[in-house]
Amino acid sequence: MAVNLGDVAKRAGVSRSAVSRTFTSGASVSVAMRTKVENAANDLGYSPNFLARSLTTRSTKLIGLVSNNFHNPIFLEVFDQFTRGLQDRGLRPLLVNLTNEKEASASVRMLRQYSVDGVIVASSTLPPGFSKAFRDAGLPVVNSFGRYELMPEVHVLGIDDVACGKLAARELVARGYKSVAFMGGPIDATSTQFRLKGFEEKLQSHSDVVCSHSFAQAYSYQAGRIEMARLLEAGAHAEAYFCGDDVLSVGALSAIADKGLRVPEDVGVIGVNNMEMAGWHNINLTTIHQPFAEIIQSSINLIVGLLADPKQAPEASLFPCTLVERSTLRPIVELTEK
Amino acid sequence: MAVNLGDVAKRAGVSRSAVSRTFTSGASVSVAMRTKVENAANDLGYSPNFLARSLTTRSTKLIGLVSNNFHNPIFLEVFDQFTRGLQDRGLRPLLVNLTNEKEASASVRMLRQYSVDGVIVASSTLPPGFSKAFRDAGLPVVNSFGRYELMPEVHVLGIDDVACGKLAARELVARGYKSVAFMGGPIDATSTQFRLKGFEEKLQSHSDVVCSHSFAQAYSYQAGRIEMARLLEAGAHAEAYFCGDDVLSVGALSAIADKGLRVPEDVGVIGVNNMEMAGWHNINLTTIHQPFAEIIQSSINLIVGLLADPKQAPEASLFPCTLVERSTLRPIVELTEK
DNA sequence: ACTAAACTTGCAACCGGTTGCAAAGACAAA
DNA sequence: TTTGTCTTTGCAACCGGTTGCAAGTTTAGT
Repeated sequence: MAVNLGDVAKRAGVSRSAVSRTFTSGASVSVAMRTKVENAANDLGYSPNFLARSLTTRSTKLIGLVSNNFHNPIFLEVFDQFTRGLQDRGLRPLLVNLTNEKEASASVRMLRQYSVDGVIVASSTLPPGFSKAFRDAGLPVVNSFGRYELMPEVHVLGIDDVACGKLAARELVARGYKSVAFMGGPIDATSTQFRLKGFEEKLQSHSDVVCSHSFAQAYSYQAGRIEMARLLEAGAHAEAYFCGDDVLSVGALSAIADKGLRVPEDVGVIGVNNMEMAGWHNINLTTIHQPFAEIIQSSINLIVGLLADPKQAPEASLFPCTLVERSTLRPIVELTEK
Repeated sequence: MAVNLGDVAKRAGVSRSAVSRTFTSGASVSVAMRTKVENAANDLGYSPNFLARSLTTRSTKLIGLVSNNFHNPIFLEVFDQFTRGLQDRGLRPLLVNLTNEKEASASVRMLRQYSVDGVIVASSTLPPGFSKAFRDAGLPVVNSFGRYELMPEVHVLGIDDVACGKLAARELVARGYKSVAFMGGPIDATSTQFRLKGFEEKLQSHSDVVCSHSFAQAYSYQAGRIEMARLLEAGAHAEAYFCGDDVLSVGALSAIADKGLRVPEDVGVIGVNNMEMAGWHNINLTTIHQPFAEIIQSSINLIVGLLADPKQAPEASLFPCTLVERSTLRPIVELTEK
């Protein structure tokens, strides 16, 4: 079944090198030779073995795509865009599902055994040390949706979580909410702390607004629902909540509805991400758009660059968030008097 | 950086074969030799190159995971379960995104170039010939969520779409709906025709129920929304709709709400899949559960079996669907008189 | 027509492993 | 001690490719 270099060479009556060269771009082959070889190859249905080739070229075009976010719907869009973007550049995503995995070493070894050319860590919840483990193993690595750092140890691309928190605070204030709260994801998540930080910082300049915060167990519908139910049960709830993620927001909305409260009249909710479902009318969530497409495009460009020149010093790139107005926050209050 | 067999052999003062054997399960090595080699390997941080090994063993443990469903949220769960299931068995998913691709040949060649051990085609919308192309190339292949056939050309696992259509019809009838309709996905989708077939067949024994059908452009929220809006606009709409997919249903629900109609009082909706979001209270969709977990587990078991013995004759396995009652269909009407 | 430069091609070594085979060694039985 | 069997080990060939080098062939220049 398997037809290889030698078979083609024999049929074309040329050397194995000649065959190899016709399938290597930029090699020196005459037109006559090329057509002879191509005919033989077509007759036999030959195409070169990428893995054998990689042994000498030291390039597999394999990219480890590592994530643990297999429960947040936004990540389907993420995987879609990553896989297509990589494919468009002739790269192949080797998907690694890190759910329930807290140690990087096994993945590092595995990806090295498969000689991947590079690694994309796409996760907002993996600890920063995770990406570093790949770098330490000598693999080019990009951390997408990772935490911003002044002196990052690996390339990281993501939103400015602090700015995101500030944006949420600004919008809540502009809408006249006087008691607001941050409902974060897991307290140790890469993104949660900074969003809270920005949120609180911005509110410090508004002494008339009281602010509190709490954390859900996970970035999930259920966790958001449970946490919001707890908050409402506890008595005095805030007028508006900044939820650290859209799915969290939807969970919160469900708890609010269960309690018989109206949105946005009784409670306001604003999320983060702008996942596709946030626009579904049954949800219609006011949220902060995270520019996934741009982050992913840049991540791919970056990893492609790293393949050519792995020595580039790690940088952190921040992408701007924008508000998407829908129906879970009341309208901005106009200033009525001079 | 890269440390190989020879390096370890040299440091341990043994032959290269000896090193190879300590890392090959089932090879003959003395305890003394093994410890000597392992020490050297540890010192050097060596682990064998899987790709080089595959050259002689003819097994890469790579499985092509091929899909074009990157826009239906249910597939995030699918990818999660597939990747974890494969990983648990020491296999590695090479993800292939076939969105916008209608030709199999490029993927076939690519997966052969990477010497994948097998292919899982996970899609309900790819034409059956697609999976066959992989088989013809000599690759073990399993088609998950594919169309049932009496004499399948490749192994296929999925639900009984006809039975699924019948189940929907039975439920609608039991609830006393007298005019019902099927709203399918794309007319050429693998699953759409059979669901319609079962739906209509079942209704033939209920002459008091009128039945119609139409097709949305895609399995998507937007397509469902547009199609339902069209139906409502057109005038006389059915009392209840069997939508070929949950996202379609959600789109339909949004159009119904826009029109000011109530669910389930004015219009009933039942979907298929039971995606996670169907359970979100803001949606709370009555739907038909497709047993994804079981299909995926079986698919993985099957492909693992095929790796050991590729000659098995193709079979079609059907999995039963079950109703998940929520709030988009009115309750079953009890028989009031003897 | 002659020479230099440029291009083509095959040889053979190599990439990082595995494995059949035969030699060497260990061990048990006689 | 000798013999036979079983285990361990190294050699060398191989998996399917690539590539530096040198020899052979064109092509261009004069």
